[in-house]
Amino acid sequence: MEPDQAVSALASLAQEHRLSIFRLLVQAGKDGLAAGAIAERLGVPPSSLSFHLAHLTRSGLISQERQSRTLIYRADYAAMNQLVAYLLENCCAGNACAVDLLVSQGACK
Amino acid sequence: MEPDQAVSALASLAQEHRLSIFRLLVQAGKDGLAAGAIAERLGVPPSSLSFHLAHLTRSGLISQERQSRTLIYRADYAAMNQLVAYLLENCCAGNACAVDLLVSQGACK
DNA sequence: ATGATATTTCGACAATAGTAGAAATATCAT
DNA sequence: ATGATATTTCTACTATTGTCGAAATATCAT
Repeated sequence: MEPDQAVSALASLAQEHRLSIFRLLVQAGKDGLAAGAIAERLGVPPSSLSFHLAHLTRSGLISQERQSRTLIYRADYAAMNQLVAYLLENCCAGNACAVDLLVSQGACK
Repeated sequence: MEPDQAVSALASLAQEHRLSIFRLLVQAGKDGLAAGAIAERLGVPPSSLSFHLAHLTRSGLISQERQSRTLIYRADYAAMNQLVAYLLENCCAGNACAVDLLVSQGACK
């Protein structure tokens, strides 16, 4: 993973509303959530929400799929796993630790 | 973990120089690195480096210990594990996945 | 005490990010 | 075609963040 990608992903998460969005989507699992459903739960104005969804999408942490009038958003678990792996790369000067496990199998499918 | 704490930790990592610092410290392990050693490797001016080290320290991702004239910085693995656990909390609508493993045992000691 | 080393704090400036209303786009139903 | 619904894009404004020189602080050695 490139440093810029990692910074972009982390910046996506480093904001109150976007962090809430991401956690909602992580919990929602493979069905994802419509933008409207997210707006309803967070009480953020539509234009602001859209701004944050675009931010998360650009960074690759979530994905978007149109389903007729609504846009479904989903957490991208692979991207999240890669990010964590990057952060903890070569942990502890190479001494074995649980990170190896995480990195090799991925934290979530 | 409180949302504010998580945002603060993520914001610490969401910056080129701070991300480099954190990764250096993750790799350095329990011995940590002196501020000077970090400055040398990253080529960041002292006042800027200090700003970033303070940011990471405030957010709890790294810790500081004075050793006579030098300040030793270390990654706080427990804080990092908590952050990842928070991000992936209740992953996949409660369906078992590798995250449970990560959360229960911590990714690095 | 004095000087040298390691690092932080202060201050001023430039750049970036977040906010939300209004207008635009996309899709559906009649 | 028209109207309703779901969501985004545009725009202007405010607030926050990053930068780095200069001055300050802490510690050590003589």
